[in-house]
Amino acid sequence: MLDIRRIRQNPEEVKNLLARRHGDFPIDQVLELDEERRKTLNQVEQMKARQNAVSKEIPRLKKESKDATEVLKEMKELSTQIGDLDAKVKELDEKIKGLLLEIPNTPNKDVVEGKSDEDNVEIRRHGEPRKFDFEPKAHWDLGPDLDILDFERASKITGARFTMFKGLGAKLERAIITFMLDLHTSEHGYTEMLTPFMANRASMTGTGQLPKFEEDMFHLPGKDYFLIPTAEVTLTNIHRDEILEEKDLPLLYTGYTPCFRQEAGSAGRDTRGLIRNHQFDKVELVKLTRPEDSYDALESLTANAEEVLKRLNIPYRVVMLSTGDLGFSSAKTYDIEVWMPSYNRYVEISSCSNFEDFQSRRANLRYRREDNGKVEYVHTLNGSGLAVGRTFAAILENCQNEDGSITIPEALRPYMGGIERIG
RNA sequence: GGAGAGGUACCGAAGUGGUCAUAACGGGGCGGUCUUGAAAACUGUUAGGGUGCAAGCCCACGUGGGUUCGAAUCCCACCCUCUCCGCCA
Repeated sequence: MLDIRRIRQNPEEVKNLLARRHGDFPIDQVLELDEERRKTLNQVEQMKARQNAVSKEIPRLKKESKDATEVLKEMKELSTQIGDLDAKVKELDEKIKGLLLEIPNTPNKDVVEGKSDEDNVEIRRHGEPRKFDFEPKAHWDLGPDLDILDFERASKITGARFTMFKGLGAKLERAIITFMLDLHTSEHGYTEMLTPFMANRASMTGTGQLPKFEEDMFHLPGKDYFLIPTAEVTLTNIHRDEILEEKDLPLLYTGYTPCFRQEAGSAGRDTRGLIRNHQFDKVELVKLTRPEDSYDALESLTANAEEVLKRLNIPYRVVMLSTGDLGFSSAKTYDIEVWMPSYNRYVEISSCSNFEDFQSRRANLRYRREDNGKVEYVHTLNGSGLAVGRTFAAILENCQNEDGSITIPEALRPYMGGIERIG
């Protein structure tokens, strides 16, 4: 959520930055409503001041046995007027909040302007795509052939876009999760959290999934809970409605969760394999920082996620998203894309973003500065570290042998009971 | 799921229609006096939101409604915590 005061004070700056996203956003409407709100608020507050003052006099009048009929009559009218204006202010508040919640974050000035993902800018590459001297297979063939992935029975149990891991496949998925968590906790300084896999409406609004993207999520009938689409939701909302101490920042959290997504707009895309499922595993990285630290924190967070692929020895590249591809809540995002032989291109495996104060404002997540005692919003960041299913797929495809077996990356072998290959 | 109790500052807790929210009373944290040092004692402090240039004003007693001139206090709904019972991994 953008700061209403910032919009009020620098409307043109905000409009210009949002224009880089190529959308139409109701800034002028917000300004109009805000003007009216403040005008009405001023009126009603003056009336309340009088109401409070007179109310203090009433017990004295009664005590002195004076006639309070006239005063009470006047107060009755005043009370009605206050009620009406209060309702008006509330209505304006809700309208303004409703509009603000649907306006995306302003992109950071460094973010390149573009229309779509085609305008994303490659920042760096690591490793070289492997040259196969045989015809490599896709993971959706390798997995069932090795009897470690079962898509058909998963769809019988539940439906399309679900996967069942079997035997060494299940073990490999688990190994990847543990490997990532160990790396981030013991070498990168994150604290591991095992959070709920469902979150309420306030949490979903706090990180920006709601109100705009409700159809992307699974909602539980009866309870107003959502299956989390990412641990970003739970990890970022840990300190919602709290005031943290500056000395406790930055806070670094990591956690494994399954993630649940409707993929409503993705019909027909990536229908095979592990790339786009309704349920997938992910290890998430979240940082809460002081505003002045957040862009350095974005660089290190991205490096933390990259380190996973470096250790697995899988080629990847890092791109900066253009304004056309930038997520709703983000000010700046790096995607990490892993080389996927079946796609013959790099495929997103992590998205690392700085949300600045966009989420913390929604989530009311603040900290107190040590020097002046002022309370201000923290900056929030997150990134996948990494998407586990896609990592699984990348390992199968990049580490496959001509006979269809998979050589387990060395970094994972301790987690696989020393097994070096599958198949 | 059933029955009961409760949600007030950093923590405990008083307040049950106006004289109690700049929130009693304890405790904790931080600072000071005293002390060789510490303890004890005494003493100060402990900083949410909106609006406004400011003084100020308004809001904030779990959340949202209602009654009233006036609500922490009365009524309704919801959320959460605790105790007991039932069920259960």
